[in-house]
Order: sequence, then structure tokens, then C-alpha cells
Amino acid sequence: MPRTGLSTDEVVRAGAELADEAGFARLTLGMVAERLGIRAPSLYKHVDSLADLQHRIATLAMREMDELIRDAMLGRSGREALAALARAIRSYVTAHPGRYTATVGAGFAGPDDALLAASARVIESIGAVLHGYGIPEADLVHAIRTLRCTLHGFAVLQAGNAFQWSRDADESFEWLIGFMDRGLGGVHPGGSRSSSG
Amino acid sequence: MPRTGLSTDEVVRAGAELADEAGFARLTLGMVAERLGIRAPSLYKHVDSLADLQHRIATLAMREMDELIRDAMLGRSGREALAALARAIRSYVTAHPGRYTATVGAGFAGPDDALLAASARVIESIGAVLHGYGIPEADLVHAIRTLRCTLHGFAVLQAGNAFQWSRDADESFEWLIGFMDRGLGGVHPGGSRSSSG
DNA sequence: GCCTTATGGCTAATCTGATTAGCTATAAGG
DNA sequence: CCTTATAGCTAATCAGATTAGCCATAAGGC
Repeated sequence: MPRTGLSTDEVVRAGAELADEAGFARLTLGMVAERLGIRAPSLYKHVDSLADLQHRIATLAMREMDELIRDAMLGRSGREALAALARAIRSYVTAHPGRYTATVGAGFAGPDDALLAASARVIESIGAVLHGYGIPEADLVHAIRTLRCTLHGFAVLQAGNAFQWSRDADESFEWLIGFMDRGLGGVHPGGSRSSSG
Repeated sequence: MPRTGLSTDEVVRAGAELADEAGFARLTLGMVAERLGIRAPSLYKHVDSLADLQHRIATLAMREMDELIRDAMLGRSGREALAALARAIRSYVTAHPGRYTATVGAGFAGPDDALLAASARVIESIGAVLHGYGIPEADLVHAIRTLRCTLHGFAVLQAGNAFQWSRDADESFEWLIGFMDRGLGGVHPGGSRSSSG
């Protein structure tokens, strides 16, 4: 048996791909092993358990998303930054629904958990959006949590394909961005409410 | 063996209780059977499969939530209705995190799915909130979807206990309500932005 | 109150998937 | 070329879902 010479990273990547393809809930170690051309028990040389693999996929997802978000937000502020953040998340979740789903149920193993660190970085980006809104210091925590809820809610529904949103999906998403902008107190020239488009 | 004389409803209720207690993901037929004082295979006389049980729990949750929401919103409109809706959901999810989680992954079996009907009723309540906001007809769909995202996002995070929100949870939640109100274009006497409590 | 019958519950067995135990060939370093 | 750590393997165990087939009992008809 020639050694494939796999690394944990490669195993996690294969798992992430399969989660996107087959759905996170249907991911099995057998599938991952087959994809990698090895037998299931051999995976334990790279990950501790299925739960460990799932947690690592969640971490990968959070890191990838963090990077996308930072790239998208670069040089923007206020509503522009908010829109960039939201679109980056939407784009990631659409491309990687299984990975995003991995993050939904994932818990933190402890203060050193890499997932916790990656999540914190994403939260940081959410916080950065608020700079342009002149939110009172005392309200910052609330605003971050609120934005997180809204973005996460959209992402979860998107990942689960829960809304048929057959038509007008893009339009609804733009409306969502405007909604958040208004909710944060954004004021824009020409009135604060828009009807469509 | 004295017949316990169980009904599907009782099985579903036991499953829902256990989901709340142990976590939806950890729910097994064995647990349900033990709780009911019967053996696991006997459950198949009442539900088709574990997946069927999970789907029924989701349906139960959606119905219970629908009822709570309607009661809470009765006689209210505008921001009052919005707040009542949000608080009803928060209250339900706090009391029944496992049941709510059941609804997250649940898909619809078809056009006659009872879960679909129950979900539609909840969406109806969300739509009713918008009456007080004078949203343009063309934007109603978007507003409903947007509100759904925000409320669902909060509920998912709450059910998963994802935010430690150790302190200020209530305050953040009130901020979330104000955020939605502003996002929907709510205008209130004395300025549209509040800073705290 | 007794007989019939549908059915709720049971045991035994199968199946899938995770996980463990213990073996072995090979890659990498000396 | 020899040594050694280890990636991968097979065989086996375990948990949990599900199926097959049996049987006692509750409910209704007489």
C-alpha cells in the first residue's frame, strides 16, 4: 500500500468539499475516505473523530469567510462597507453552503480554539462597519450583536435553501442591506427610505 | 406486556421534550423510547423513522410558536406589534431551544406538508407587522424576508447559545427591536435614534 | 360476560457508520 | 544498506436506526 502522505489539512479540505456537495448533515467519514482514496479508519491518523473533522471544517469556513470579508471591505466605510460585508457573506454561503452550515452548530472547545479566534476576526469586521455610523460607544456591543443576528439569519436560510426566493432574490438582498443601513441610523441624501431598485 | 396505548402525538411530545433537554442533535429513538417506557422498535408503530419524528417536532414547534406569536400580537400594531412578535419568538426559543433547532434544518415534504402550513402562518404574522409601517406594496416581500432573516438569525444563535451575551442580553435584544423598527422606516416622536435602555 | 381481531409492544436480527486494536510496509534519516 | 516512526490496512466492536416476525391485550360485537 503506497502511502498517500495525507495531511490533516487535505482531509479537512476534502471534508469541506463533500459537505458543500452532499450537505453537511450527510457528511460521513466513509465519504471522506473514499474521496481521498483511503479507508475510513485511516482518517484517525489525521483527525480525532468525526466531531473533530466537523469542527475543523467550521474553522476553515470561518477563516475563509474572514479573508473574503476583509478583502471586500478594504477601503470602504459606512453603507459601502456594510454592503461589501453582506455581499461577501452571501457569496461565500452560496458557494459553500456545507461549510457555512458547519459553523452553525459548532461550539468552542476552549479559549484557545482556533474557531473562536476566526470568529472573533469576523466579529471584528462587523464592528468595523459600525465606525461609519456614529453609534454611541455604549451601543456598540448591541449593534454588533444585532448585525450578527441579521447576517447570520440570512446566511443560515441561504445555506439551507430555506427560502424558495425563486424571484427577486437579488432585490430582496439589496433591500436587506438598506434595512440594516437604516437600522444602524444611516442617513443618506435624498431621504432615508427608498421604495425599490 | 400491558399496552401503553401511546399516540403519535405523545411520542412527538416526548421527543420535543428530550430535544429541549439534551439538544436536538443528540436526540435518539432510544432516548424517546426509554422516556415513554417502551422499546425503540415499538416507536415505529407511531412514527415512520427518526427523520419523521424530527420533522414532526419541527411542525409542533412551528405551531406552538405561531400560537404564541398570534396571542402576543393581538391588538397591537406598528412597533408594538414588532416588539411583541420578537419577544414571543425569543421567549419560545429560550424555553424550547431543541424544538426551535428542529425547524432549522427541516425541509418541506411537499405542498401538503403541515410544517409548510405552520410556517406560512408565522410568515403571515410577520407580514401583519408591516401593516403599521406603510411599506410600499412592491417592497412587502422584501420586508417580510428581511424581518424573517433577522428574527431567525437571533433565534438560531439563541437556540445554540452561541452568544455568551453574559451581560446586557436584554438590552441588546431591545436594541435589536429598535434596529428593526428603524430599518422598516418607523418614525417616532422625539427622534428616531435612541442610545440606551 | 365471552369471542374475535386489529394492533401496540416485544425480541431477534440486520445494516450503516463511527471508532478501536493491532499489524505492516514504506518513507526518511543515518 | 539498516533502523524506525508512522500512514494506511484489516478485523472487530459498538451505537443507533431499522426490519421481520411473534404475541398478548384492548375494544367491539355477540
